[in-house]
Amino acid sequence: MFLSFTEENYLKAIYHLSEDGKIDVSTNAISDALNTKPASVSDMLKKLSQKEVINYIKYQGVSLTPSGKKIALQIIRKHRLWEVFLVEKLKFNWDEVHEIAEQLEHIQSNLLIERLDEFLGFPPFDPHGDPIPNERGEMKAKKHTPLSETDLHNQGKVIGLKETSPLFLQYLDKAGIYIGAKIKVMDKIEFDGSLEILIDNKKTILVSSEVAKNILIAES
Amino acid sequence: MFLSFTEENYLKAIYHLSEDGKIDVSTNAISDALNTKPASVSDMLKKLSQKEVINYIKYQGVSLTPSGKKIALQIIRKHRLWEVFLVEKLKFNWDEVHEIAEQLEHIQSNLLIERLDEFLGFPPFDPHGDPIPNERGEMKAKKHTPLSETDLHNQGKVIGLKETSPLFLQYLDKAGIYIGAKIKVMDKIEFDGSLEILIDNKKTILVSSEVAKNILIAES
DNA sequence: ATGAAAATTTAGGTTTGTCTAAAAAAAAGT
DNA sequence: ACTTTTTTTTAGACAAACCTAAATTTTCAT
Ligand SMILES: [Mn+2]
Ligand SMILES: [Mn+2]
Ligand SMILES: [Mn+2]
Ligand SMILES: [Mn+2]
Repeated sequence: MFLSFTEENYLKAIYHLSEDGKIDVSTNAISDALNTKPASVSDMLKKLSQKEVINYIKYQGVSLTPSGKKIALQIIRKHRLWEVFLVEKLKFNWDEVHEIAEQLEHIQSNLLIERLDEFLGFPPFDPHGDPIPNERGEMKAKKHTPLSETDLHNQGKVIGLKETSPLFLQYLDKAGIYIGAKIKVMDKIEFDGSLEILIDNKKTILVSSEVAKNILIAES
Repeated sequence: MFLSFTEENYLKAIYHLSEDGKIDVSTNAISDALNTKPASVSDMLKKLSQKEVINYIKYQGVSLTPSGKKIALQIIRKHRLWEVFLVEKLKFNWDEVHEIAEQLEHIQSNLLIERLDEFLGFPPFDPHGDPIPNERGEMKAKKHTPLSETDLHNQGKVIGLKETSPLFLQYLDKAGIYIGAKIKVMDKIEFDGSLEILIDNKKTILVSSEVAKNILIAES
């Protein structure tokens, strides 16, 4: 099935919006995510419904059909593989790759993606710790807890992020936090929820609760 | 200046059509090259003229302005660098890369192209022997003669091709002809212009005049 | 339960890039 | 020189993806 760039972006947005448990995604949520007006979203939902990639009942929100989900996961696979390429091979910083991957994810060629995957050594995760789906749309799900909810004095490892905006990534660089870093919560400040953390048994810093919510930890 | 994919493709087509000496390119030639109707081309020429990337006088053909030429060369640079990437890094065959490069050439990011160029070791030529322009649009021009016009018994090297369609490239693979191959013309058949050639001092084959016209040789 | 607020859809338009059919200009043939 | 043919442009339409403004439906608060 051929879908335009725009249609692909709608499917991807719907997928991401339903990631955190929501079954039905709202028109407004989609228009926010894509920077379009709700009226435009309504138009497009009608079209995507026709193509049977979404389940859509007027006024009642939208969800992906199995075939829509498969397409969304293919696009996410391409996005994340290109991000790995940019960081691992072209020496981009992790905060510089998303915009370019937004373009590269729409390149059409199954062989290209297979070969790229192989060239990169079949990476299971992208530079931000997000899992890369395989050709069938399956991916490793890791058990994770937000840093804000881990117990005092427990040692954990950074395995992912909830936010991946350039500003947040640049902050993490500065703080010395990266995917794989060892983190131990030394103290919780009850007043504002900020945390004193020890990074790699070397450096102690203070992070706000907002920051801590967006860092995902695998406890060990 | 921002140009759409479509506008970029028009500029590239105009550039390629004026490569073999022609000063002015015709509406019909462009419509042929892009598989659109002449009426559509007329529309677009008006728009590109407005943007001052082409010189256009009604009924009198079209040429690129300096700024249009610079843009065209940037796109060709990207196209050819991606072709090198696909062949050198992802192990594509030279007849498989053009279509994918047609998509990749429109990815917008100066940094990406700089880094890709560096990653590939600043290649001066693409897999088909075509020169890769640098950031300023300059490229190596090699003296070349069509194989059909080289002298008997002169040793030469394949440095490029006039045709790069998959079918022609596959034929060359089968014949054992590649960029860099040594070729000596052993005999010319006057009747139909076909040639008996010795490849790499190993194998002698017969090639038609049509084939010989499309192989470019550097005499040595 | 009912009126106000919020969310969503419809109606009617715009822009981009395409098309067909018709008109106009240029080139070619005699 | 004057037809005829070819090339090119214009006129009018259409699909995709967006918009604003207005209508409709749902949700929320009293
Ligand atoms: Mn990304
Ligand atoms: Mn990512
Ligand atoms: Mn090519
Ligand atoms: Mn090429």
